[in-house]
Amino acid sequence: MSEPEWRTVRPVRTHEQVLTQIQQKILDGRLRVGDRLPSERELGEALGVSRNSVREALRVLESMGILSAQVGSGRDAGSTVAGRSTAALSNLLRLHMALSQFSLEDLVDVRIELERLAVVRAAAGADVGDLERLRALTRAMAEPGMDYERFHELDSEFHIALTRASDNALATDLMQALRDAVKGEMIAAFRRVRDWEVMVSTLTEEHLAILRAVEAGDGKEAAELVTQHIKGFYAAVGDAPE
Amino acid sequence: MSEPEWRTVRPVRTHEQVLTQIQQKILDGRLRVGDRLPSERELGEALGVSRNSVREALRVLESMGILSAQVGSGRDAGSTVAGRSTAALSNLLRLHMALSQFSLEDLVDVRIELERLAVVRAAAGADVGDLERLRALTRAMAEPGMDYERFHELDSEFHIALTRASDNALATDLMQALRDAVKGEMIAAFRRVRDWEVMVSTLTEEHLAILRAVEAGDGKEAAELVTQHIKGFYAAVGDAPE
DNA sequence: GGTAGCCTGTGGTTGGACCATAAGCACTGG
DNA sequence: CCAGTGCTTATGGTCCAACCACAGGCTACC
Repeated sequence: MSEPEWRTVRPVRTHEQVLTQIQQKILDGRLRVGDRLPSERELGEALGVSRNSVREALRVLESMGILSAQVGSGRDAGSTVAGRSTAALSNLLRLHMALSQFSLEDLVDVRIELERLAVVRAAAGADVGDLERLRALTRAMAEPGMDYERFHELDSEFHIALTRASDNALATDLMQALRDAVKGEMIAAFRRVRDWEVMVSTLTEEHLAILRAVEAGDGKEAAELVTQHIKGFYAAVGDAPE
Repeated sequence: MSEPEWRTVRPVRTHEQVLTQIQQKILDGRLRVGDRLPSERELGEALGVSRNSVREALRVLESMGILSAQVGSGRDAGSTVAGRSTAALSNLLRLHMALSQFSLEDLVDVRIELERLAVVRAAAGADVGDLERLRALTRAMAEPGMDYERFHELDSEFHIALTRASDNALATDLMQALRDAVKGEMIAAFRRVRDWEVMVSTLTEEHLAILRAVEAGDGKEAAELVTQHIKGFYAAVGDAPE
């Protein structure tokens, strides 16, 4: 009979255990959007843990967009489970990009696939409001004297709206996060363009063509157009998209 | 001369300012992977802030996989900038799924697109090691007496390896996160399968076919196969993929 | 020369204190 | 009677001081 295999114990930090318990409640569905958590002091007492440890766990969840905290007293005070936060995802991707986890090229490839998915779905039947929004955006982009910042904003909105029209929340959030994460690079790329006016009108024309294909219900054509649109842009702004 | 417009002041929390400063250093490239931060005490003093506030910021960054902390003294002690953490992304997606931000259907659609991208890229030229790994996984899956948990693990590894063969780090991490996020649902789906043995052999056969297409350099065929593979599975386990 | 034990710097944790906020409540003056 | 004003209370936000466990380096002893 041999020595029983010793497993090295890993230190389990208190705030991580708090985090785990809260996360588990969310995963189990015992905590839903809108629910209110006990106060930091109560939670600490209930878990037999200091308020600081509780706070560290709550701050983490807050940074993930899972919780939101309000001071004061009454119904709305305290930590509540909050949904809808693309910001956390964007932030995460942006930081990981800065740490060179992902290359711009990787990101463009993923983006193309997401947009192809989006336009195919959108062409199959998009909401009227979404289409109207897309039309309004193309009109706005056609206005003269567009500066880099403003154009990027409209361009992003167009592509995000395109994804939203596909009725896929995950794809929409990912697209938003991706656009957000590369905002700086995009604007820098705009500056490198020789003839800005021409670029703006070219891109806007392509947007219009994509939109027309979607409205016509031609998903295949829209997918091709959107692919060329994105690839063409990156080819134009830098053969070496560093 | 009218009243100057009053702008409501937003409370700026200390730990958020700490967070912002560190993030900015990362985004500016002033902090890179492997760099070591000042100790919590020093950082607090340098920022004119309590150690608690510093800790809350550091814990948040740690939860995002950006930092890692080691106790003790010497070179390796303290907080260092760490790259490579898919766990944070998975966790974020899983929690948001639990809060019904994303439906399983959305996720499957995104997954299909990512895998199509992956196999096309992989077919165009995959690393020999990646292909060998994929072959090994198909062999492992063909072994008799596969239980749900084990099969899911191998299945996930196969699809992640497929993505890795495409040499797109973002797509790989997203795939890992997506698989991770739906692990529970997947195993539950496996349990619903009437003839498990048949399902295993069917899926494994399909894996082999996909792998063969990739090895043959036929990206288009591989993309079709992988799409059918995924759609087929979800159609089989539940007409209503709740 | 090796090693046991001390020293020091690190994150981990706790408890207590104080602040600003915001909601509810009671009192007060018209 | 009632409007307004302050008090009370519960909350998150912040800070401080202390202690612990850990890990590496150093030193003095054998």
